[in-house]
Amino acid sequence: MTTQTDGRLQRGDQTRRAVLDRAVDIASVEGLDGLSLGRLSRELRISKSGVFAHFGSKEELQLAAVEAGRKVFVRHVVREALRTRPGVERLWRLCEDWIVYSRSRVFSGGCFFYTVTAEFESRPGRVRDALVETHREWRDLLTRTAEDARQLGELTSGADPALLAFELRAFLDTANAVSLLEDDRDAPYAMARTAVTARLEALATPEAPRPWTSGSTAPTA
Amino acid sequence: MTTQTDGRLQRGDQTRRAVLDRAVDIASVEGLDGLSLGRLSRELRISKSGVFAHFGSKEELQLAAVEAGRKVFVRHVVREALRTRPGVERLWRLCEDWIVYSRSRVFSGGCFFYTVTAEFESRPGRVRDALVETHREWRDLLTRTAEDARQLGELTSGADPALLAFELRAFLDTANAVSLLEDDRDAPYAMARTAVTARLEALATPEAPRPWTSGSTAPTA
DNA sequence: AAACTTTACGAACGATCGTATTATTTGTTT
DNA sequence: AAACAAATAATACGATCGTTCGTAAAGTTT
Repeated sequence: MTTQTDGRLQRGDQTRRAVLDRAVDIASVEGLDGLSLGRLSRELRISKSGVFAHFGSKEELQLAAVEAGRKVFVRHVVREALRTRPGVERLWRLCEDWIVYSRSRVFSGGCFFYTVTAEFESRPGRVRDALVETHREWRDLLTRTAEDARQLGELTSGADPALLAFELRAFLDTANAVSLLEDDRDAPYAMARTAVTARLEALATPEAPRPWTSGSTAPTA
Repeated sequence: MTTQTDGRLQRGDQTRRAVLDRAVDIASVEGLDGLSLGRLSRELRISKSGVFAHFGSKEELQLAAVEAGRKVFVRHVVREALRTRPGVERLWRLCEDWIVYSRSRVFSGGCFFYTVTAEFESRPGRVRDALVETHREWRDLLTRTAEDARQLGELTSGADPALLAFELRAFLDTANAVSLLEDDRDAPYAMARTAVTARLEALATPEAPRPWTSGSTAPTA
């Protein structure tokens, strides 16, 4: 119609974005229940009701935070990997980018989804449903990429894509958890990297590309 | 000394135990912050101040819950394994018992420590410190057992005990998380079992005992 | 039985939670 | 300038939180 940019909506989007930015970071430390409208409004110097009005309920805020976290995750972990050739290379790239994403503390509490998924795993509700869906996407991406790799002849025909995806996820998630818990930003990620590449190397065919042998060490965050 | 059993202390211990029993189970679902004295007192039909008096503060209740959870964990996962011969057999037994412990839902939210460790990983304080210590014990137990196995000649000399412990923990924790999230009590644990035995098989020397071959499922060719 | 200890209760406190209502500011449309 | 729309603020509500205090009940010691 008429308005190219409605300054009101524009302002609204901006604060909404600011709220969610802060919300996901808090939630990565304190969880989505630890999030409180009061704290959020205090830190952002916005009225509590102002924050509230943007979402209508705390649950909606939590759902919006999950979606916001998802976007950050895609930007840091998935995006570049999808530009990489399918198969082992992409699989390795996903793991590598995940490690950088966790290690560089994109969220101050480490992987946002690790924290909030552990929080809502056993609690029915819409937030859990949203997290289940996000988790399913991530799992399927890893599994399909492993399937691609096998079909391309880069993984031995005996390799089980679902199992490999499970193992890789396990290494990544555990590196995140151990790093935070032991306050060590090196060893856990190094172990995860070693475990990941060993697993890929063990299943790779002779013809498969081996991106993990290219440099000495991968770029640090 | 006179009193063999002071009825007052005895009664106190009993309710304290009842409180902690309920507390760890709630915390395995809702976290240690989700725990509330009000809810606890309501469910146990004890006055809120009565519950409170046993611990003196919420933080002390949380610390007591961690200790209570530790005892349950030892009873279900560590105890029998320590009666098993050191080395690969014990290592496998630890994993096996961990899987049963998680899968049988000793805590209704799955592994108590998975939930509450994810909750406090990034939050300084005494609760976190206690969880770090518990985690360190578990990590060291796995690592030392792997070292034993290597020294006994049951694992190849190239095997890295710390790395193996990391990988095993990763499989177990992830099985717990995925099982709760996907509401599947079979597949994730089956995957973890496969991954664990494959890892042990890959590192085992020809002379090593292979307790995982005694049952129904055989290692993949 | 009196003195004392320990457990448990009941009521209340101040703080904070999420939420609802009503008003004000800011920007757009006519 | 008037009418309108959207974002933000001010205020208050009921519920729940962790905690404190004073007291009653149960059990032990003297």
